[in-house]
Amino acid sequence: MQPRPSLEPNAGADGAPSPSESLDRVTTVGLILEVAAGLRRTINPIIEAELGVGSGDLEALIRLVRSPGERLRLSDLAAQTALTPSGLTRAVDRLAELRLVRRQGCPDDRRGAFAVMTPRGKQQMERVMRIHRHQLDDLFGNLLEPGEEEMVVNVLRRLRDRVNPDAARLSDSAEGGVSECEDQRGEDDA
Amino acid sequence: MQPRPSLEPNAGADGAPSPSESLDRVTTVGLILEVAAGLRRTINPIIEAELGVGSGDLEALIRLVRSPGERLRLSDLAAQTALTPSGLTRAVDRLAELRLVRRQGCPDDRRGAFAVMTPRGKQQMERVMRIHRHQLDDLFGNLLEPGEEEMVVNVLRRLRDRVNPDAARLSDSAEGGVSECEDQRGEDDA
DNA sequence: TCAAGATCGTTGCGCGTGCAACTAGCCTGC
DNA sequence: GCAGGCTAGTTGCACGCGCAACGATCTTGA
Repeated sequence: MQPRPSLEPNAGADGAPSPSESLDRVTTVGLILEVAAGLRRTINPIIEAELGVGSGDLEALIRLVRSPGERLRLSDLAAQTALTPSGLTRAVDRLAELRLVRRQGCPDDRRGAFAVMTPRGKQQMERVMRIHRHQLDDLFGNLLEPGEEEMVVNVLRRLRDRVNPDAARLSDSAEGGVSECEDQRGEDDA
Repeated sequence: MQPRPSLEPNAGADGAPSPSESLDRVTTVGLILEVAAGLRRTINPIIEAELGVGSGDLEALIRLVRSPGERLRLSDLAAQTALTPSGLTRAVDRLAELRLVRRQGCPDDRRGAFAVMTPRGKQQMERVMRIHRHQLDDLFGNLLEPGEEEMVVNVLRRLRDRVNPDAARLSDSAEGGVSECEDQRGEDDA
């Protein structure tokens, strides 16, 4: 039996007895997971009621709406969200069902496909994003001092690049060739 | 059609044209969710292989191991993790199945129950936490400058208190009465 | 030209989760 | 003491998700 199990934060048994390190990474990670779950649960009901989709699908829509031409390759979309390819396929299925996005085949690479916002999708998103922003303003309120959010985002971005290198790769070359692609189905139901 | 849909970050159409606010909360939230998902996917396989549980269950175990007496009321445990009561019930079921924790009835409140680390659980956790820490050190590396982690944790904690007020309530009174409770089953299989 | 390997997206499967409904036990006021 | 309301935890149900396997397509090298 060890005199003190190295389970406590400041065990100091794993190498680096940093001076100002009064908190450990385990706690940090736990906090991130906890905040993410809380955010998800907070956001979900409102978006669900307004748009009929969950927060994961909303994330995909946001990335889509912010992309040039309001469209993105499915793999790129997967890399830029918290979704794996398989999860994304289902998400696009749901969004297409709701006529918010549409699949677009790409003749350049007949394996690949784009997800494109429909007019209806753009219109809905404009409405929902206002609500979403308002909700986040309420939630964050004046919780962050000026500059804090920048710093946190800065750190989070670096962290994201670590746990999801694909996203970094993408943001570098996201504005590549916007090649011409044909619609797989011409229905817009505007 | 509006001249410019208010979907872009700096639309400035929703009230507050803050000076230094070059990034918006929508992005921040998206980043948090993305990082959380990435962390989860990064951590999961290792812990799964080592302990046979997912990262959610690991979070519960961590909270448990750090609690006085290595035990916690189920509701408190739920509030302190990214789990709802129903999710926690299943989690404890799994952990009890693996003989890592044990349910303990509380005579003070016969509705309630504690989750208690078993000796085997403590032993396993000591081993796994070393691996976990090592993994996080690899992952974070020297990604954060001194003081940044403190700052981020500080912000995250405030955010957590917003999206999950129960956690805040708990950490204030977590060290309440450690009343005597009886084991529901005496098996330890040490 | 053609075969071998890599990449993109989809699907079968199992699992973990949240929500809502439920039971059991506590607590207040009459 | 008892009725009503509240809280702790559990369960049915449905769903979203990741993983692994798969078919289709592109790419590379012989």
